[in-house]
Amino acid sequence: MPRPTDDERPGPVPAQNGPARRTTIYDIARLTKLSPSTVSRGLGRPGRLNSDTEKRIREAADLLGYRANPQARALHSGRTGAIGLVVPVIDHPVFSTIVRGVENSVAEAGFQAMLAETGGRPEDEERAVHRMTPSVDGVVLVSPRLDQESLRRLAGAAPLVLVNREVGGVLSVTPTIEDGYREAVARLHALGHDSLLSLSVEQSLWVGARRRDALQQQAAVHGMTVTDVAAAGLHLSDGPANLEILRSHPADAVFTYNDLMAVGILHAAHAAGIRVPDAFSLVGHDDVFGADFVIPRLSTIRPPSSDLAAASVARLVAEIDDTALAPVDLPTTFVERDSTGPAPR
Amino acid sequence: MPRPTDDERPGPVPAQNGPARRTTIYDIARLTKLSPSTVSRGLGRPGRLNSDTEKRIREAADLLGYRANPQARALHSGRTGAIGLVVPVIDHPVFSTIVRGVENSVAEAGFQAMLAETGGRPEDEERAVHRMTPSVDGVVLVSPRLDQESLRRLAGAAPLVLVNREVGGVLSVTPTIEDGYREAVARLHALGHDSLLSLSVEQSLWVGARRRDALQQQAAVHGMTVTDVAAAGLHLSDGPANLEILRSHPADAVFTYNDLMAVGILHAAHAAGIRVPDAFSLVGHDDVFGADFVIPRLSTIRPPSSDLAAASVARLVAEIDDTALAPVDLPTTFVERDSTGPAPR
DNA sequence: CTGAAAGCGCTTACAG
DNA sequence: CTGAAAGCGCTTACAG
Repeated sequence: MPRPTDDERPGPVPAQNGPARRTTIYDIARLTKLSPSTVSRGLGRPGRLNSDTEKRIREAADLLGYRANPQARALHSGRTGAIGLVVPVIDHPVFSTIVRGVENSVAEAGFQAMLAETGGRPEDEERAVHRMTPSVDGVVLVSPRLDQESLRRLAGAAPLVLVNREVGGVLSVTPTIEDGYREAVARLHALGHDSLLSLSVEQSLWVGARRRDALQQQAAVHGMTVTDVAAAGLHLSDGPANLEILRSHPADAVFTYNDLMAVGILHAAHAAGIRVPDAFSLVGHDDVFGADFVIPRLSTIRPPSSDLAAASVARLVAEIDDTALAPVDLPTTFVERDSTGPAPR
Repeated sequence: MPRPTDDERPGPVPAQNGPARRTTIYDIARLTKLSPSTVSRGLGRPGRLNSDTEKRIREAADLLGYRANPQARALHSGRTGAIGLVVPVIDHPVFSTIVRGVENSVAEAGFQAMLAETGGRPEDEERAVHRMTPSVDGVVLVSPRLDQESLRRLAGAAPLVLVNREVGGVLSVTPTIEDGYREAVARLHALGHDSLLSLSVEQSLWVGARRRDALQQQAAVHGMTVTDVAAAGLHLSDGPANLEILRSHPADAVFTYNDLMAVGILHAAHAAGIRVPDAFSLVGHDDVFGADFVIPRLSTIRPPSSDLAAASVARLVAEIDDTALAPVDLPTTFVERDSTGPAPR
């Protein structure tokens, strides 16, 4: 009986004028001749109502195209149903993969994903988290550089999970960095390599220090030497300068902090007539989109970005719901392509 | 006088137990001995209160670390303060740039950005928009393939702006595709090229058809011929198959639907010992991250992604606020790198 | 200029 | 099993 019987009232369906008021539980109540409370129960967890009543309510809701108002629900429950993600740069390939993974996991967990970019500027990171906090139930934060004290303060103000970095007193999720280096170093050892060069970044970068340590450690296993040198820069355009550094620190194989530097080196080497991997092998990090565009295709260490994102969301949701969660292993892997080969000579 | 005078009540600041209830206007009202209504006014648009009172309120708010509850505000105003963005794939470089641009503009306009990925699956696109609608004031939708009827239906249910596609009855923002082709074709003409090949995609793709038309049109200006052939595929891995097609349709220069195809062709050509641009010039589309990783660096047509994103948000906000908006020009441009050169022979 | 009241749409004790 | 009432935090007519 989709049509209400009392004809003098036009019913809730045809919005008389104005911008089409959304249907509410009161509209359903009027149509089903039940109370709003009952409608609310019928629409919430099932099995609390006479199954007939429940069915009537559902049908009316469908008929009127009802969708609950999340704001009203949030006002009562204190839950917004949204999870925030704050990253330094959205369209950097490393982060965009994390954004995607977080969005997917967030949606799967039944939340909406809120997104903010900070440019990696500490003030903007704090501001972004603060702006977001009232609208979300928790936030996933990628912040390579914000100082620990501020991070702890942010974590105190809302459920928060830090990605790719460990800070005392803050929930975080990080990959097991050693795995990729173990595979890479073992492979290079098998190819006859002996001396390694690490083109490193500022030690304030948590992942930077971890990667350097992991390389040192794995090299030691095979009795290989590793020289640690500060890179000229982290970008594609630093290729020539980084190549210069390599030339004054000869080694069988070079590990860069990221793929962009590696691609830059490849370009500079190409321009200088230096052949890779004949002159030296080169291993990047990140397995960025485009890492296989270069010739030779870049060998690299791949972080488990999707799993990392999923684990971060799982951790955050567990924190929000106050439930337990088994830790997961998030290994990095070595992707062997064409920029690595037998040791020179 | 930051400390309340009546000592028997501990005041709102030290949360007694439980998870630290957030401060509300009632806490500020108690502290300032004003009514909640007055506090609300003091915190809203300024100048409606005695400036002394207003100051007292602001100070108390700062002291208590007050932040308005957006859900409560939304419940009253019907405005959520959020704008949604729905894209096929978040970490595809073309879309991630749009995601970034939209987030930036949305934040600048004082809104929060909500994000959803659909995989380009029509059902998921409809679902994502529907899921999002109650939580946002409007949505920016990137949907190359959803049928027009569904799109119109979605646009009827909430303020919506479609990006990179035109559908009757739906607000949309698109770049002026001709510009990039005009520049590219003129340049190739100057380089002595005569015959062009367009490696095209299914005509159901709105942009696909527009790009092909633009190329035809610009070629006609210079009296150049353009052959239109269906591509074997749109991905990097389709390189060998696409190269085969090129070989059976010789031309001076080739235009691909996107950069990925072009990079694939470059790889296949390299493997086959065919030199680009000596054998043929190659022009991609999108200026994707990594387009300059390849050797030769890829010449391509660059869409104005950030401006496009900004214009979409501006259009949507104008729609939400029901204000006027001057149209903007969003030209594509030709990025000349090393995959284009003098015509062969 | 400020306050008391009502209402936005929902949920959940509290009754019956 | 169902309903009447109160409340989540805010805003805005309506009074004074």
